[in-house]
Amino acid sequence: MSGAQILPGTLDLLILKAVSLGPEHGYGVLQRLGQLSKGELQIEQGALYPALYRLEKQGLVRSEWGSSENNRRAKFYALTAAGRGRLSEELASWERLVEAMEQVLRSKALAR
Amino acid sequence: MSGAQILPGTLDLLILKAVSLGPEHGYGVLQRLGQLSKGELQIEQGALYPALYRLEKQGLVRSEWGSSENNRRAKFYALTAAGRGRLSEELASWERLVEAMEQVLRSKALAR
DNA sequence: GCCACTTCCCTAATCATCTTAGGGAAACAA
DNA sequence: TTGTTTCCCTAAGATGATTAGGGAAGTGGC
Repeated sequence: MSGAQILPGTLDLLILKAVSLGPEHGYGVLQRLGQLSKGELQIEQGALYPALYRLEKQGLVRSEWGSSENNRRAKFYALTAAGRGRLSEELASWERLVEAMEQVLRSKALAR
Repeated sequence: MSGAQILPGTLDLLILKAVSLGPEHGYGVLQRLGQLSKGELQIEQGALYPALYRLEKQGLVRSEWGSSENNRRAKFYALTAAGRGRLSEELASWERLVEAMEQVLRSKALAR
């Protein structure tokens, strides 16, 4: 496989973001993330489904059984209002962390 | 405390980077990272010392007992040649991941 | 009809890594 | 001599991923 593993701690953010683009079933979330990241982000099913269950239990997504484009039984997930709130929190938190990391990683001299 | 927790998986990179700025002891690595990130990145000692041990066992850093600026017994760590190699690998890998994350997080519409 | 393949769902065991929560020693200040 | 800071370290627990299964239902080739 080409892609890298994701960073632990970013899975919920990625799923919420994927679902925010429109209702999607689990398997579709994987493909959607794969496409959007040009194959860089590969998520394992063993991580995905428990995460979806966890997000639903927290009321951040809601699910509904339906039928996929390929005529398969599929559980579609959609973002809730609470999910939108959490998504923007996680986005902000991600940006802060990346900014902090960049400050460290760019530094060339010591400030003591 | 103000700072956020770091992302799991980024600790080795942060430590290698900190040590690459000049030999430092464990406690000093914590302060150095705190300063460089303006307090955003807080690393726990319980995570730091095992990580330093692990890095040394892999030959990425080498250590030497000495005396700190505050006249305390301290073990100073310095980056090895292998450590420099690993650091640049981890840097590249980090950049790739951030780039992939940004592609996903910035997307506003579906490309199917 | 039958078989292989794909799409979709799910769970259990394991592993890696971090937090929490300790403990200890030596220097310095009050 | 007591408390605080600086430094080191380890063990237990939690978290969150990977690995490794299994199952069912549609589709296509033969």
